[in-house]
Amino acid sequence: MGVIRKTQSVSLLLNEFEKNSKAISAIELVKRLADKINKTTVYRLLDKLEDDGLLHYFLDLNGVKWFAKCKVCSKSKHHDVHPHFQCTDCGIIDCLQVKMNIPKIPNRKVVNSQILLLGQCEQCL
Amino acid sequence: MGVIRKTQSVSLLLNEFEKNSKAISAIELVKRLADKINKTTVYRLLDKLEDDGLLHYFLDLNGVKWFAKCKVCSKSKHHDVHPHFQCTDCGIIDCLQVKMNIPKIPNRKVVNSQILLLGQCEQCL
DNA sequence: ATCTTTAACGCAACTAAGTTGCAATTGCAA
DNA sequence: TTGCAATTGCAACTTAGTTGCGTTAAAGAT
Repeated sequence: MGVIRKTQSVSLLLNEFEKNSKAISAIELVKRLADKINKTTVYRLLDKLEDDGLLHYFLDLNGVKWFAKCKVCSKSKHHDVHPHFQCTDCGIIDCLQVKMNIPKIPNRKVVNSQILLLGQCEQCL
Repeated sequence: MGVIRKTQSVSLLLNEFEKNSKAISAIELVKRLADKINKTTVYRLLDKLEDDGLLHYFLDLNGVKWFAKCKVCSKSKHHDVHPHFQCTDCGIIDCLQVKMNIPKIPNRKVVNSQILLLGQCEQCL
């Protein structure tokens, strides 16, 4: 796929991720940008940016799709495998910069992992 | 909530999980039981059985809800925290009986975790 | 600077997983 | 066996995300 043109929509969208390093749900992005970008475009751009290795995504326990900036990913592969932490009180999600040890599983080849830790964040403790 | 009555629907549903120890998606269950149980009832029972600690659930990368039997859970708490493995080729999901080390995160209280490992299963390798 | 190409966009209609309200049915205990 | 709350089925709804298609606008070519 690949983002080719630097359109206004792309910079508006990426701008949302510059504000801080939290993850943002697709739903939230659609809402925030509703008067500037059509929701179809938001979803299409998120897919594209994920494909290009600029964003990564994951799901929370409610099946809601969240996106966050990638740190060390490339167009061909998402290298930046890290756990996410969601506060069960306020709902925010952070990317955690900790190494997790992925166990070897006999007779299976593990190539990727999605790890969501749930609990209470600093503010809500 | 709590399952009180041993109805036909409950045993039909639980029976699906007795066949083997794989996880089953809600969608698949609704399909399989379509001519015997209404989909509303399937969803309601799944919620209830999860609540009672008989089943646990998690989401795959597509946001689809999967259920599997609990081994050591009680009505008050899901104790059986284990990773799940989904084959990216054939789509099946297993519960893995391996201990995963959940790191302590400074300033946060981690109380639960969802771990999905992705790769290729024995059959698809 | 204007033209041309085609990627990107907006809009409306659609899809599908899951939910809700409500009336009808059915376990189960008295 | 009777009463009643739990359970179920049905239809209509909700909502995240997608699709088709005609229009707009980046960006290289002229």
